[in-house]
Amino acid sequence: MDTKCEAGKWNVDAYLRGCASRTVLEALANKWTCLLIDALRHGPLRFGELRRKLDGITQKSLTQTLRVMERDGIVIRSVYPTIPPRVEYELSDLGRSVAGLMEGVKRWSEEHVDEILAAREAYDLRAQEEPRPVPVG
Amino acid sequence: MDTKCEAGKWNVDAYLRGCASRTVLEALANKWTCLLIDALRHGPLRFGELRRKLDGITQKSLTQTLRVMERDGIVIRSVYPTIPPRVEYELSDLGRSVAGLMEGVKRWSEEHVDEILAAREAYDLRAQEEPRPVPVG
DNA sequence: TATATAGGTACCTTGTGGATACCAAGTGTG
DNA sequence: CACACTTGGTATCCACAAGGTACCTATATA
Repeated sequence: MDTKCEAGKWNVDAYLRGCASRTVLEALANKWTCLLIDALRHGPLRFGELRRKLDGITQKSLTQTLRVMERDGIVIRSVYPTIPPRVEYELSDLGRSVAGLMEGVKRWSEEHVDEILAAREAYDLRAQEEPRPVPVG
Repeated sequence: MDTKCEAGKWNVDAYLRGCASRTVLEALANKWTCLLIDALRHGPLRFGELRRKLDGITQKSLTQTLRVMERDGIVIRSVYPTIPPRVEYELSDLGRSVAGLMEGVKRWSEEHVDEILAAREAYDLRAQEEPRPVPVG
């Protein structure tokens, strides 16, 4: 988006390193990350509570996702060395800011997702009846 | 984000089907999709022009990505049956709207990517010197 | 013959996700 | 005493999907 070189040609490696949008997207556009941010919006939750809330997530995936989010500064992990152990996760300021960003994406999505879905239906219908136009052979 | 059930517990399958944000994110948060949208912002381009502009993309990936974007109604593909064949890709209205959405993400990213990067550095530094706090053992 | 056009397709490698088993400390139960 | 249960993880294996490489189509031009 913002890293070009040599007459409008992108060096993709430089792009991947330098593009802020891509860094953010890679941090957020994960299968579970958005769900976790939403789950934590109203206050801290324990590991087991999150696991039960996100019905279907495995321990491994939950651990991994939370670890990455903690590393990115989106969630804060607090360990209380009680017996049995108690680990709480909560959104940081940055995490709450992410939740705000997601609101914008959510609004746009709700406004336009129907267009995408309709385009897919129309495309699949076209593809069924007529073979797609190919330049050669 | 918007599909809950049974006392705040998410059915993830229903979520994956029903969540507009996720549908949109899956359509856009692709390795090449954002680059292609940006490349096409100033008018239609041919297949070969796109391939040269996105230095590093393979033919297969470019074909696949453009096909998906065409199916989602983001790009319009026009075939001119000349010799040699000529195929042009351009953004649809929806595609231009996506470019607008990406502007918001881009702004947020540029404002906050440094915080994420700093959090990562700090995390990695902490992880180096002290072992991470584990509840037991 | 080689190149340019716009792809299609078979194959291979990598990476990611899920399932499963296991751990460690203490607590409750028989 | 032996056992299972709790919490919050690790470690391991396996399957599936995504992505890349390489080679194929067909036609006109130099």
